[in-house]
Amino acid sequence: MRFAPNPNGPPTLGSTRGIVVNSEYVKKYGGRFIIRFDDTDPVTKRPMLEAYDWYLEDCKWLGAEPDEVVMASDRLPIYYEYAEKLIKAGHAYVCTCTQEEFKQLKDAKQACPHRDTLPEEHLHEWKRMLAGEYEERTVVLRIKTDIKHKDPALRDWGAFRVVRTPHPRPQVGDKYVVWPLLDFEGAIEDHLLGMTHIIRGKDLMDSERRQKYVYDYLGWTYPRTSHWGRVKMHEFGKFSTSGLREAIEAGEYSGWDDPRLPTLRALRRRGIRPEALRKFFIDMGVGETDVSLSLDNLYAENRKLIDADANRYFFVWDPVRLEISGVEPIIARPALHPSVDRGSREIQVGSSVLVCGQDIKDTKPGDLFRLKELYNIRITGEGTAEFAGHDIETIKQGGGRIIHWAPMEGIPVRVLTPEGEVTGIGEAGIATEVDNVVQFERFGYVRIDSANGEVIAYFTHK
RNA sequence: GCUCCGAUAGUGUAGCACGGCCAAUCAUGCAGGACUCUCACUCCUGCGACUGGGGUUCAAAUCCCCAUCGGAGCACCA
Repeated sequence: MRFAPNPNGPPTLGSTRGIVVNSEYVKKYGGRFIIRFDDTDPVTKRPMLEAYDWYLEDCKWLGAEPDEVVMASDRLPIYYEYAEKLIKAGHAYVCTCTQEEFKQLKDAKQACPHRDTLPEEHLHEWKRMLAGEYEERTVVLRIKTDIKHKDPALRDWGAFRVVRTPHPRPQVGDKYVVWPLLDFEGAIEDHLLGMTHIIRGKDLMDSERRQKYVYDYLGWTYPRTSHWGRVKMHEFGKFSTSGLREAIEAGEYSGWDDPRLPTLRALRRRGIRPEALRKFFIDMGVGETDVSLSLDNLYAENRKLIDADANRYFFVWDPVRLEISGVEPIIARPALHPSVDRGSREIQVGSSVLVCGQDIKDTKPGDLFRLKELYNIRITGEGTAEFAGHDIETIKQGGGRIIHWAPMEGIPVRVLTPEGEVTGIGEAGIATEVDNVVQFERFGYVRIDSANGEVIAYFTHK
C-alpha cells in the first residue's frame, strides 16, 4: 500500500484519510506501507521543501510510520528508461502539436500528424527533448492508446513535458528539463514498488484506465484498486493548498497551524488526538459516495479520549466583577477532575470574584446562585451580592444555578477558536498545564499552548 | 458535448460480489431520564432510512431496465 502526496503544503484532513486508511490495511493484513512523494511538478503545484518533513512527522504522529520513503524527483532516469522502451516499441510518440491543436484533433477522434511516424524518429526527438532542445509547451511525449476511444479522457495522454523551472529540492535543482506527468510516474512507480493494492480518490479512476495501457505494453499486472469519494467538512469551505498559502502570506491566517485551518498541524495544536483521527477515518470507510459531514463526529471520538485526562479549570469570559458582602477570605479546593481522583487545586478568594457577564446579565436582586465549589450568594444589585450560606442543598432545592467563577488574582487567558478569539480570566493553575488539554468548565476543552504572563489556549471542541 | 461513477435515518456507516437469517447494523445527532457542586463524562430510554417507477422471482436494500438527483474525468496539475 502507498500514500502518494505532492508535498506542496502540509498534510490536511484530506491527506489524513490516505495515510490512515492505507496504513490501517497494512496493520491489519500485513505488507508494506510506502510514502511516495509525487513531486514532479516544479511549477503549478510546486513542492514546499519543509513539507516533506511535515508529512513524515504527521505520519509518525498518526501511527503510520512508512516502511519506505520514495521521492519521484530522485528517480527521473528510471522513468526515462521506460519511456524509451515504449517509444522503441511504438507505444509512445513525441508530439509537437500545440495544446489547442491536439485537443481539437482528439475531440474529433483524429490522430495528430506525429502519431504514426517511425519509432526511430520519435526516439531521436525524445533525445532532443532530454538534451534541452525544446522549449516549454512546444512538445510532449504521448502514450498511444486508442485515438477513437469513446471516452475522450483516455485518448493518447501526455506522459512527459518540458519544465525549465528548477525543482525546489537542491539535490535535483535544474538537473532535468523533461518531467513526467502523474499518470506515467505513478504507473511506473506502483509497479516498481510492488504495489498490490491501491486505494485513492475517485478523481483518479480515469487515471487507472490510462495507466493500464502502459501496463499492457510492458506486460505488467495492474494492482487491485478501489476509489473513495470526496470528503467535505461542513466546517471548512472549499480550500486548496495554494489558496491557503496565499491567504497565509496575506496575513489572513497566522500560519499553517492556525486553528481555523483543516491542516493536521492545526488539529494537533488544538489537542485532537491521533487515535481520534484514525477512528474517524476508519469509520468513514472507503465508499465511492461523496461524503459531507461535520467535525462533530471527530470531536465526539476525541472527547472520549481526552475527557479522563483533562483537568478542570475555571475560565471566565466576558468577566464581570461581583462584590460579595458578608464573607471572610477563603480557599476553595475544587477537584482537578470530577470522577478521576487527581487531587484538587487551591484558589484564594477575597471579597469579590469574576463571573461571566452572561450569567448575571438578567438577574434581579434576590436571585440565588451557587459559586461552584465555593458558597451561595444572593444578588443585591448591579455587581454586588451577599453571602447566602455554604449549603449546596439550598441551591439544589431552591432552584438557583451553579455558575463558575475566577479569582480577582487570576491570569489573563486568550482562547483561539475556529470562530475567533475569546479572552477572559482564568485561575492561575492553568499556567501549569502547558501542552496539556484541559477542560474550561462550561466552556469546552482547550489545549494550553503557552503561558508567558498571558495564557494562550487553542480551542479543541465543546 | 463525450465518458465514467455513485444514491440506506439530520450526518456518516454495515448489509449488496453468493436474493430469504433485514420489521435493516453501529456511531454521531436530537429528545427525555438517571448520576453530578459544569451546559462535560458515564449510564438508560426514545426518534429516525433502503431516491422514484417498472421488471425478474415463491421471495428484492441486494439482480435487470428507465428516470431523477449528486460527483468525477476529457491538462504540457496532482
